[in-house]
Amino acid sequence: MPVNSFEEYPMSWKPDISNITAPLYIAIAEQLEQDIKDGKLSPGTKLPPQRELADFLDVNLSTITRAFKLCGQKGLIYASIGSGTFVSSDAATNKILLPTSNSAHIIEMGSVLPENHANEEITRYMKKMLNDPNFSKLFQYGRPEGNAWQTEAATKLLEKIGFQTDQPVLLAAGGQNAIVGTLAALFQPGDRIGTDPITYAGIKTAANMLGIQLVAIQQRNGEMTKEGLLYACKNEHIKGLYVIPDFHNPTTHTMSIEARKMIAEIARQTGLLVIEDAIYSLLKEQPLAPIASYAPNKVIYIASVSKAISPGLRLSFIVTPTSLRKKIIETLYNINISVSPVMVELTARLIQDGVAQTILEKHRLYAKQQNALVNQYLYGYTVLGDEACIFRWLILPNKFTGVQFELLASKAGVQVYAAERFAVGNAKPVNAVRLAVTAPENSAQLEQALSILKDLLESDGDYAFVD
Amino acid sequence: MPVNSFEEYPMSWKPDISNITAPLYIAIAEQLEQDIKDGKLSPGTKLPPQRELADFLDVNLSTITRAFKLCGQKGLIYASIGSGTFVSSDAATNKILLPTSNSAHIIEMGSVLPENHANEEITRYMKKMLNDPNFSKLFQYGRPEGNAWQTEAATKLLEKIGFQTDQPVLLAAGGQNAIVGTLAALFQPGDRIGTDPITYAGIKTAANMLGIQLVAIQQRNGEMTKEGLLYACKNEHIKGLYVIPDFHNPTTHTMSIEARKMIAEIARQTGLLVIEDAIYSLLKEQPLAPIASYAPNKVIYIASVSKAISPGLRLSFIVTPTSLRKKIIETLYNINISVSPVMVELTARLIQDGVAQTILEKHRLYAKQQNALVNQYLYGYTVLGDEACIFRWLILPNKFTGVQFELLASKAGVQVYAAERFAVGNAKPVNAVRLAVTAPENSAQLEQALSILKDLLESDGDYAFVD
DNA sequence: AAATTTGTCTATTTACATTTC
DNA sequence: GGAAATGTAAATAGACAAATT
Repeated sequence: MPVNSFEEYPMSWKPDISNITAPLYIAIAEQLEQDIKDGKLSPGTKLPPQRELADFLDVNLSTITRAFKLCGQKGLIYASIGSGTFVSSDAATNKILLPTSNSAHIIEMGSVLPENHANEEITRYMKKMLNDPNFSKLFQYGRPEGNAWQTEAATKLLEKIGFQTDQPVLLAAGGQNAIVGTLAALFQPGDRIGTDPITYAGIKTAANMLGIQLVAIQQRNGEMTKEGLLYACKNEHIKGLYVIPDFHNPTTHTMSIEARKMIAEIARQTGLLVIEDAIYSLLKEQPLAPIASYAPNKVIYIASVSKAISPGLRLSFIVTPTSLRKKIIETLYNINISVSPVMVELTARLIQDGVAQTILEKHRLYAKQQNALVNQYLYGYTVLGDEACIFRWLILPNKFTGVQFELLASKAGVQVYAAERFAVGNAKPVNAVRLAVTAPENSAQLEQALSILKDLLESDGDYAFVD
Repeated sequence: MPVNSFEEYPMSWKPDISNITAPLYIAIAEQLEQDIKDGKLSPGTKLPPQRELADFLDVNLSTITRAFKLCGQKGLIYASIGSGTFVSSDAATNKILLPTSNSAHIIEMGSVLPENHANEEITRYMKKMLNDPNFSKLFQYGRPEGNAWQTEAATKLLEKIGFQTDQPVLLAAGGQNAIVGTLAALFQPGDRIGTDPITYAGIKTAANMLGIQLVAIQQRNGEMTKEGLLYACKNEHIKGLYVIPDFHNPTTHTMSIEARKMIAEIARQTGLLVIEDAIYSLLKEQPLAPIASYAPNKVIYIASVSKAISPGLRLSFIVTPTSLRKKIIETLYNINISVSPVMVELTARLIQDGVAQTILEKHRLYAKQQNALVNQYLYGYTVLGDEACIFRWLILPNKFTGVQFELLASKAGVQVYAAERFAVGNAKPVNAVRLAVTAPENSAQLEQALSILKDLLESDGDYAFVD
């Protein structure tokens, strides 16, 4: 390595460590973090090679490696051998995806909220349940395993998605809670997990919190390829995989049966642990068999009732391989102590008495109606997504990036979420935004929002670059 | 360092790394972990100094340091400079502290469960609430901040404990959930947090899960000393402190006002972040001002309704310094998305309408009754704890260790928890067990349990050593 | 009070594996 | 296909600071 070779190098980043107090590697990491957050280094920027930086700063190569590792664990940068290190594509986008409370005058199509009307059904049912003389017992502590009758109800629900299992389910407080619990139970800081290049933002924040790194797996036709997956196993040393088989969030893609079998096979062969997030599977009328059914010893299957029945129940079901069950129970206990027994019982009864099914059908019908409006207003544009899916994926004309369009829409009074929010790794995501079609309060509001979006799409896009 | 000095050393642990595949430091850590779990190394054992081990195995000193660090993060060993490294005193005790579901024939005095009767009051109140025409809205998503009216109710409750704050509270799904959220938000793997030498087991499992190390702070008269705390700040580099000011779990100690002020002062001076777990504070009729009131910018205050009102509500309130609020909200959102809005609203109404107060008084009355029975049956023994405290701390005669007594009691049909379950660090804890006085189903069952315990205490203790 | 013991931390050396060109 | 580029990881060296004796 020639001395001072950096002089011939177009150094994209030149940190200044002339006056620092902290240890070198921390000071370098902090400066890198600051420069990314300040926007001095924009998403996708290739950083100088570690050796060049070391040379430039006159420190040891490993000192840079260590500094980069810190930033990597925070999800700020992604590295790949041979190519270099890059600033993450989502380094700048903010993290919370719930409707902001002060957004009174903006129509919500960002957060995926199921419609509100079916909740009246649940209220009616709850009243009935309160007359049970044993109801008060539900205000004691529960357990992550629930009781036999509740577990049976959960199993019934899973059968509706075409998933037959003899494993008793575990309970968590919603899908995200189940994901965090599973990740915390099975992985260590520094471990790597494969995901789609565009995926549910919650897995990103969860991994980030636990120091787990996400690795984007190569795709073809919207799903992971065998080569890509094997490559990541062998070369990126991924220990786990996170997938959404049905109505993938945010791209709406439903995974083919071949891909499901392929992932199951690789999991069995390599020992990869698969987290199968069946968050939207219940919305499908004819769902394909889940990956878990092909590799029950390697797949942690998570089904949430939030999108299919009601978010207020704060409940999800986890089917785990027997060997991992104890560890996951301990971790869930550690995070939650228990799920609200009232909600568990309520949900179990809704299922056992068929009310859940009724609600589900209501949801599907409503989704179809709203999607018809979307198709009507955005006719001519590429808006991916099945009529039963409660969000859609709008591919933007080239004149907009997702972030630009999100900003424009927000100023025009509609909240949508840009592809960048869902991006893993350093690849620039497609120009797209996600539309939550059941989030507006009613059809009239949805139509108003769609009309605004359509106008934006048809504008010349010049003001995409105005502040 | 003399070569082969280990020959003069009574090596307490001689690992065998003759045929290993993994990296050295991992292999050493794994062997240490296995030997501790297999009981080959018992709690309190002093391990050979790192240099001796390195010499013995003919590896570099740092390789041992790294191996020990792995085990330290798992809570298996504790080290202190100058003295050496020791096997943790709780390395063998199991982790889950909920009643085991298959324990039909054993009287529960292990887990601290509040009495069940007040829950009927809550059920009645819930019925009333269900008639509200807006009830269905509670089945949508909530936010970690709740709404203004709910926050106001929480603030009212806190005022009852003598804590006036103008900070709006945050919501978490119970005390443990709040602790995990706070730890995950504010600390990194490898960070250290000070605790009492005997403390709530949940902080141990939470820290363990997040790779955070606990450091026992020196005590005098059952509370932390200023010297001990300053020492740990300076020499153990603790970044946080976990304390239970009222009815400390499991010792029942209530912290003096001087100690509260002292901790607040040190927090202000050194930047230490204090997690104040006010889990039992509501049970006190005249609680002292919390530490948070003396150092609002340094204390994260957690109040749970589980013990004071009902565990089934799965709700806790967090008061945070303004500067940490955003980070904690993000982390709570990441773990829970939201707390059940139904439970938040129910709790808020219970408080606003004074029902919470009624329930609280019922709980206190019941605790007094049960404690009177404890005093009567165990007259002559040292059973620490106020009449309003729902657990007691039984100091055992020297013939029993806590673990021995727990085992004996369990065989005799009573579940109690040994001091070892609560121990932090490598010091051998006092001979004591915790008795959950409101956990048995009724007074008759409590009397039966107390009678059994009394017989055991009066036995010669010889069979303490029988399997 | 000084020397020794002991754990901790950062930076360095060295080897390695993969990707790019 | 081979050389160069590039990131990763383990083991080592050395300095440091606190506690013990």
